Amino acid sequence: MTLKEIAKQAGVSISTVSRVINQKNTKAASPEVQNRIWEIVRANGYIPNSSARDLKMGVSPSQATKRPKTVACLFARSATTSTDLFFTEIARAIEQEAFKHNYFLKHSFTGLDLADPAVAARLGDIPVDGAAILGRYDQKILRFFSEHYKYVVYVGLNPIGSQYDQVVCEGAQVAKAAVSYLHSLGHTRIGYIGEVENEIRYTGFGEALKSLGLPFSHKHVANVKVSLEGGYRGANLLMDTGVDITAVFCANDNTALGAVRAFQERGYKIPQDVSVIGVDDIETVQYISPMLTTVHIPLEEMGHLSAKILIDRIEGGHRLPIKVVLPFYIAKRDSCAPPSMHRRAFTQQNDV
Amino acid sequence: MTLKEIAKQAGVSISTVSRVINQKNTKAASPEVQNRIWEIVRANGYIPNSSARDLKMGVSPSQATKRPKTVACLFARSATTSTDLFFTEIARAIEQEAFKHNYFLKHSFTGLDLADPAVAARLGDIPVDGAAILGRYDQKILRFFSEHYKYVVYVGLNPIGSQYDQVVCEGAQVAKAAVSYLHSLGHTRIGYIGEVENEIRYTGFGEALKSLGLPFSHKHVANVKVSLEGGYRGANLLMDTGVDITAVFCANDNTALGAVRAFQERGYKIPQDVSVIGVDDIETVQYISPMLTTVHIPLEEMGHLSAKILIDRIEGGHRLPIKVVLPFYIAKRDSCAPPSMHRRAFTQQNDV
DNA sequence: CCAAATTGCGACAACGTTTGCGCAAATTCC
DNA sequence: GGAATTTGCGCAAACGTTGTCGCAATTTGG
Repeated sequence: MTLKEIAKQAGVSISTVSRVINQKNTKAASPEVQNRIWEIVRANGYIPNSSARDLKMGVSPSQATKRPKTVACLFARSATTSTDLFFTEIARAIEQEAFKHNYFLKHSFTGLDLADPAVAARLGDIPVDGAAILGRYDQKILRFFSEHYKYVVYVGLNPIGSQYDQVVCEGAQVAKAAVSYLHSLGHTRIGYIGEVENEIRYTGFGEALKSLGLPFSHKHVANVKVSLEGGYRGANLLMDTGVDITAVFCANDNTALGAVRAFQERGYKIPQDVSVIGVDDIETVQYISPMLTTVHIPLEEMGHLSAKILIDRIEGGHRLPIKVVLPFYIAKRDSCAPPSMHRRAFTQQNDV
Repeated sequence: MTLKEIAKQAGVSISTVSRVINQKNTKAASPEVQNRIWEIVRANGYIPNSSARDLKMGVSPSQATKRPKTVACLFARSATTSTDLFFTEIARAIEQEAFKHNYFLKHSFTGLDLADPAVAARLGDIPVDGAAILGRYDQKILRFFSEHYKYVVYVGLNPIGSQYDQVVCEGAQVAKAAVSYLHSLGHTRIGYIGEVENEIRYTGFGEALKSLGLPFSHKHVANVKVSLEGGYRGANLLMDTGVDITAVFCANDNTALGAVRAFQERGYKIPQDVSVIGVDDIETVQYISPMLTTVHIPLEEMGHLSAKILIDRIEGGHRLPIKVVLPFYIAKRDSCAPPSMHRRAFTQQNDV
């Protein structure tokens, strides 16, 4: 429904319709014509196109007050991540902050695989003022985004080249802190559950072991997706091989939750038989038993900050790339303790 | 700053500037020209006029230009809901289905309060082809959406007037099924944790008790927000008053998770001392111990179906309002059992 | 060395609005 | 009853973009 349509139906010109609708001056058209126009308008539920109106009315983009601008928030990972609170918490914070500055969150992709070229191709078609990219990304994806969006900020645990705007919590440091904490409790044989390939938390895990002089074995590593199910499978893998560890570092909280479940299912007590530490500190971890010890990542701050940086850049506030590194801390709760003398060790085919 | 300005300064045509900025094809201009243009763009902090862009890209789906079509997905509830898996699961499914039909999910509001008039006012400015509204809504919000979006589909547990397109799982029936199940196990004194006002699950809960001839008391009801923390507080409220119940119906899974935690913290065993049932069947509930018995809501189907219906309507496939009512079932797991003779009853100030 | 393909770029039309201007017809004035 | 004024309405030009088309200049091929 446009003015043109209405004009045609009413048998008058576009100008007349516009004038009638905007009530500019009541004597713009005869009462008869006015009625006819309003009739059609109501019948067809005409809504004026605000883009066209704004354009014509000369709303300059610098007047941040008038027309809401938009930022996208993209989850640069496969489908399952969308239901990970890590992402939704950050997305929510981004939106909050953006809204304060009169920006809308325009796209918040929940389940699209950005590695899929068909998806990527279509993404470029969409006009937004800037984009926040969450998660992990390889060089190809990085390049893709820089090409398709004028302003981009990266948010996550993986630091990237300093030519990009980014807000990060250093994944390697996070892993090291977690391992150090376990070590400080007395653990020396520490396992890993999570992704391995191209994963900075895994790299950090390895480095931490080395720098602490702890043994590293591939048998201590369960390479699984970072998810509830992945964690569950990972813990079972470790138990099945009867590996001799007293603690596990899980790549994120969901993984840890799945692992805890698996351990408990086979009768192992946490933290007496095995200590478990996660990463993220999502709300859920405080509502399971035992309450999960985890590395607290400042998700909300990450979201707020990244939105601010993005908007600032869109509006020309800064020119040089900004890299913000946020602090984290170990949220000490009940899933980690010193290794017990009387613990029940994993043995092959061990069942409750 | 407009394309024209830039073009003048760079000594090229508007078209060239547009092509360079939009990176449509890299060979659109010589590297030299590209650099000059980017120089000017950055120096002057050019921001494309989104009104003009939107206008050009067209808003109605029947446009000559191939503007990607879009649907919005709005969470019609306050900020905290955005991190509830109920919403994110459905949103993800909507996006998947939409993508199949060449639609994009344009807005997935995660933390905006739609009850806020300022928010609502700005929402109307944004062009989308249709919107899916998730959650709860009163008449005012309903009217608002029908006015601002041409095509709307409602998704959730609350059925509404049949003049609207909607995909629902009847909340009242869900509550009744849960209560009936508890009753069939032998429970007669059943509590409720969740929201009360304007909440169909609460209504259904009351009706179920009545039709089964079970006692209803306000002391059995904990009126709290449906969230982890709400559930935790709710369970504590019930325990503090020493109410004599053997089972609780929680308005959703997060609430149930919080409640389980609270019960366990005070030394009550589930299901021996108290049975707990939730609603939604989000993934997490299978990874706590005991595994939660809950009413399985077909979240993914709800999302897929609502997207299909919305798109079908946008494209003129149907005219009459469609109301889809989806089935649910009780996912029987380990948090519900017949009431035990030897159970530990709640008593005031009871502590472990 | 000439035809054919490719590259770099500009002209121009459109998107839906608003609005100044102008033109005809109808009304008023003397 | 002719000139001046009013009334009702259409024409066309913008607003800032994007995209198609085509033209010239350059490179390539035979």
